[in-house]
Amino acid sequence: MPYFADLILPLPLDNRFTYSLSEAEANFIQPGMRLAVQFGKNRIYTGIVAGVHQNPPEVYEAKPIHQILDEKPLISDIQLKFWNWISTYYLCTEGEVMRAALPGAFLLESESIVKLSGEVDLQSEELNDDEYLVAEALQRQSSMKIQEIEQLLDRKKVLPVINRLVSRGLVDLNQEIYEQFKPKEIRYVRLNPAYEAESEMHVLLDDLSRAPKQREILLSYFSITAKSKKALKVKELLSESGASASILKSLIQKGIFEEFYQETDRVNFHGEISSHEINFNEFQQKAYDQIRSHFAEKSVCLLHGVTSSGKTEIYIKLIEEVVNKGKQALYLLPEIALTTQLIKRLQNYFGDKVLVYHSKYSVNERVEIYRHVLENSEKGKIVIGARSCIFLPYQDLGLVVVDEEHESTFKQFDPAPRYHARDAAVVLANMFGANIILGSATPSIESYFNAEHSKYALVELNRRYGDVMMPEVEIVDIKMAHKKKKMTGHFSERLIEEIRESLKEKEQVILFQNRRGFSPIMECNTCGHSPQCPNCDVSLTFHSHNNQLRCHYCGYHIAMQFQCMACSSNEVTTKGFGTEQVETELKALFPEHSVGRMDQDTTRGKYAYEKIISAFENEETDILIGTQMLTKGLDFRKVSLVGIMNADNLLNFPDFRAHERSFQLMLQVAGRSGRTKKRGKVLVQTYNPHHQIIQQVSTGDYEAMYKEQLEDRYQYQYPPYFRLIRLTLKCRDYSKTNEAAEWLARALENVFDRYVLGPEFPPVARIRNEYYKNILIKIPKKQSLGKTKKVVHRILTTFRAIGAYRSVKVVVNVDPQ
DNA sequence: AGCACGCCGACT
DNA sequence: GTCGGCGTGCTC
Repeated sequence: MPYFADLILPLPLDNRFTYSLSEAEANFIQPGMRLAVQFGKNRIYTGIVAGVHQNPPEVYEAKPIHQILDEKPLISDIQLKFWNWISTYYLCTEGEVMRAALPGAFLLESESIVKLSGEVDLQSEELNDDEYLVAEALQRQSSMKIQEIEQLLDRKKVLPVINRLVSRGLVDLNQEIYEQFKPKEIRYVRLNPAYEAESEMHVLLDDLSRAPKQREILLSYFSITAKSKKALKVKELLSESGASASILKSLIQKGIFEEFYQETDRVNFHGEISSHEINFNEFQQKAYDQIRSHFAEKSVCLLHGVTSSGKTEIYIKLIEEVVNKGKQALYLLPEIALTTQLIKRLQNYFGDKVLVYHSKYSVNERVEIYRHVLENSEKGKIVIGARSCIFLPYQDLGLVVVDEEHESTFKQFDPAPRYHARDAAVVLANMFGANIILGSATPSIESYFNAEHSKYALVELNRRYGDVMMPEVEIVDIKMAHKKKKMTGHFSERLIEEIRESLKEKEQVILFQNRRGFSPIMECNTCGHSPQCPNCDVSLTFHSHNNQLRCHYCGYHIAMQFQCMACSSNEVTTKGFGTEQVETELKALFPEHSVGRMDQDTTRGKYAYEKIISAFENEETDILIGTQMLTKGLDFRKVSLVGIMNADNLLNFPDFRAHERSFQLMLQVAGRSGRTKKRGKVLVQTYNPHHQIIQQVSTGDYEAMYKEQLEDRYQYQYPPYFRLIRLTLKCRDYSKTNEAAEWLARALENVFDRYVLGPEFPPVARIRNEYYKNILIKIPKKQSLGKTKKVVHRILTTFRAIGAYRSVKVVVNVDPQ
């Protein structure tokens, strides 16, 4: 009786693929294990077993598998179910989910290796130049990769050459797969047991009297091992004795020392648990009790707590509770780079039970974390990290915390799967029967709506810790200020006054300048022309630190022009302003004070963030200018003033969430001010002081913002009343993009009628020489989401089968941000 | 995705 | 004449 395994392959292909198994293999293989299989003519991929069965495929012969890669399943049943949910909900393939979910080191892929078959007499064979070159190189190198042969022959298509050599039996073409994960090993030394007796020791020391350096190492060894019984690292011995590696080597060669290796974890927490007791104030206690009682009935709870109301302590207590029951906890954060403060806090409380996981870790580090979570080891009880953490192989998840739940960075944008980690986490928690808490000072409209409609429980916390008052928000009308000539550059008189005041009090200042859509561009005063990117439909932006004009989309750059490229006029200016310009102006205004700047340009290096932040923390800088990054979870004690340079560019974004976002962003920035006893101040510079969002920010009135936005969402048919699916078509051919978009929109309209919008060009209609066009599908609440997605999927399959539109790529984005 | 196969224009 | 461009079909 034949056996078969259905595999998920890490490719953007809709189907699972069936391979044949021997009985022995079938008995061993379980769902969730990795197999290496040949797919296509030459390539070997890692597949995940989704099921083992005995139904032979009807229309093709299943290939046998190449290799079993795991002893035990690497993916749990719940994960497989979760992957499947993501792929159906977000309209992508299971293979794409697999690629996102597994650390790269688990995905072995093959590389073609060419070897000589045996002794070959090159002279006696009739070879052309290319064939001769390859064969000759192989006599020297024994094996070559395809890429190396491409280099050798200096051309792209080398497979025909190799195939000719293979068919004549001169060379072999093999697939080699590599295990990428290498456990980290530490080198230790110990004394050869033969010398352990004391008498031997003296003999040894005498023997080495002529080799003082070697003797020194030996003495150091004795003195260290006398103090501690732990295995001695080579590194430690060398640094202690001050000897060089070569001297130790000769001792090892003489057989006096033995070296040995032990595997170790790359990710380790050093430091003490400085478990400060958590002392709730009465409001925290009340919120905590409420959450616990809600959890008895509802799995999801939204915690709406103002900035610095002490949400983190509540999370820690909740986590502690599930960890004490032996369960695992997941703490999701929008971005990991900015949260060192929070990670430290958790580590101080939970010690090495906390694992931090994110994409910036090396593949090896990620494998280690994955294994800890899989084994449900003590070290993997608490995982903290960004969105990809939802893919770790939890065994017994008890609680998920989604901090700053309103953040849009929880939504993966590119590549597929375009999932929202918060929403996916809710599903994941349900699969485990776990609780999940969504926390924010400014909840997303969707979550608050869910809480209002009793889908989620709601707990409010509106007192700041230590009864610090909410900052006072003052709105500065810069339109008026401009008229009255009371502006110095981008600074209003009021802002300058307040900055001066704060600095005088030896307090710190944060200035916020949103960069998005407001980067400086170059413009000609004579003809109004501004340099454009040749590959994208955007103006180039000016970067003063290297005097370049740059495209944000494709990276194209040229040197700064001092003449207009269209009319050769010398009168060119830079328009718009970014953080750089704010910095320059500020330095002129306050030459006595030091200014720090945090944006994409200054945070490029590995520890650049930390440097800027710690300089500000240690009060080496008095004023910190920054973009969005400043809003995230940073806690500075001595900041008494926050200035928002221009609130309008946030508001004027062409996006149904722009107002909600502006409110959230401004309130978050405002929260950076006055975190200790003194009441903080926030200055908002705007051209529209009467804009409802600005007013709501000034009173910190979340409810008002929510009600008003909800009204708009209802009116214009947006979430939470309607679901959205956005299709983006991309193609190098302009008219093909249009035709394909028309076809697709018509096909969708046949089913969804007026709920299909577009196709239309997005604000930037060409990027990297590809034309973009969007179609938006709106799904009313009463319409089945599952059925809708099936229909969309069906239409897309039909679309992709049309030959003429094959070069058009379609990106599907469910719940676009 | 990645690869083979086939067709067509542009160069040694 | 071949090389490399791209469109098309297929992968268990």
